[in-house]
Amino acid sequence: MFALVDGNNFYVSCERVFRPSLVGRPVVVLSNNDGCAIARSNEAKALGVRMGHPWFQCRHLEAQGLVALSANFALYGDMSDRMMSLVAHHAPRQEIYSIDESFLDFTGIRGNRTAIGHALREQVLTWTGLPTCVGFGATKTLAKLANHVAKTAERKPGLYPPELAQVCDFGRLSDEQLDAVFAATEVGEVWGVGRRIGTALVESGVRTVLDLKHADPAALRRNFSVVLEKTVRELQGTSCVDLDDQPRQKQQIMVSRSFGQGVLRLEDLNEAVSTFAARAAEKLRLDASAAGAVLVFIRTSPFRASDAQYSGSVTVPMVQPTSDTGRIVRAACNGLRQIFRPGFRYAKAGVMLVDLGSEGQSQGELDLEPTEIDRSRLMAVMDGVNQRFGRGSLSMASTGTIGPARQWGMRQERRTPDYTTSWRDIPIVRA
DNA sequence: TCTGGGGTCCTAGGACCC
DNA sequence: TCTGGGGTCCTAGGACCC
Repeated sequence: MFALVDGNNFYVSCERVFRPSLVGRPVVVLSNNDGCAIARSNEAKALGVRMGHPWFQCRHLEAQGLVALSANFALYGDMSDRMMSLVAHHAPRQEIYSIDESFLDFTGIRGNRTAIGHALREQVLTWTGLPTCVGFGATKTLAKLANHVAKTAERKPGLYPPELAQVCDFGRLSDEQLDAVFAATEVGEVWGVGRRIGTALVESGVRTVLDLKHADPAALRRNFSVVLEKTVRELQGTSCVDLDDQPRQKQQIMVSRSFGQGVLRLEDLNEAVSTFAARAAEKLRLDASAAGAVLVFIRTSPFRASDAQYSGSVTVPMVQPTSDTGRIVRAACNGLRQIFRPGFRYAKAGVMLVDLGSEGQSQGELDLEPTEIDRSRLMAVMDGVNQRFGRGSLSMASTGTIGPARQWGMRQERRTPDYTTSWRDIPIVRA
């Protein structure tokens, strides 16, 4: 038996903890560059704001009270840590699946799960201020679906029995009750069924979750893939995806950004790519990993149809796997020079570290060149300084300086303070 | 004017091997 | 006219997730 605990409208809820006046109002959190809506309060959903809705297309709703905030990931990450550590206490094993969701292993846990779920919710709400919903199911796919039902029953009364709101335990429903819930749920709500496969399923007559549960797994494997076959078996109650509570070493590390305005010059791109490469190298060392190659890409904006379009990328192999910021930045900049074409208005660039392996497990190199000094201690010092005095305190010269001169900088006009992660921004309570 | 960022997994197809 | 059979490995692209 699995549980899935998921924050409601997570980013919006984090903002509301520190600005209670936003409770009950339509609120959205915008992506980087204040580009589009990536989180919406229930009230904002009711106004018709979609996930990924471009802000310039829905900002007229400000007249109806819609509040938009720039994404504050430092805040959300910290609130997530608080929530996760509380949730972890309710079961022997926890898998943190995303910033706002974790699976719990409820195998062998006795008692009324619905009551346990409500107690967990209450604790998280009281201790962190974050509302959550809890779903229980015999497989991870079922637990995800139960969580969806718990949320939807709370938000849109009428579709599901009201007692399933907030906490929904499929294990307590009879076969008939469960089938009724499945029949009322569109197939696209199932974990692993996205837009493409959802459309194909509906066209073949599989409209609801119940239809999918009764589909032939072998046929789905033939027509789609083994992934969908597993999904159906999980819907039928056979667990195919285990709980994974061991954080694995990442297989790739990416840092990319869209620019606040179009960028034309190689020098500006070079600054951006250097910055992204340096940040990626930091993440790499945090993972105790080393990169065998560095991929760089740049591209124009596909939304500016009148602009000439270009997209280029190149993978630069490293002589030896490394986590050294200097080498990685150099490789990225070399790659950039290979793919840069003048005369385009660039909208985005990124650096991806690939061929990752554990630090110190790399193959040795025949020592034909004079040995470079071991810079791992330098990196440790750099990370230490930046940890203590803030990101960017020590940086490579090629990343340029932070400030308005930075052509490629991000637009963030509605950012809230770092309430929980910066001394400067600690809220002050007045009686 | 203005459209996010960071991941994983699977599959098909090509290169290459004997 | 007509050109084998059986593998492995790698990559690019596409699907999905949040």
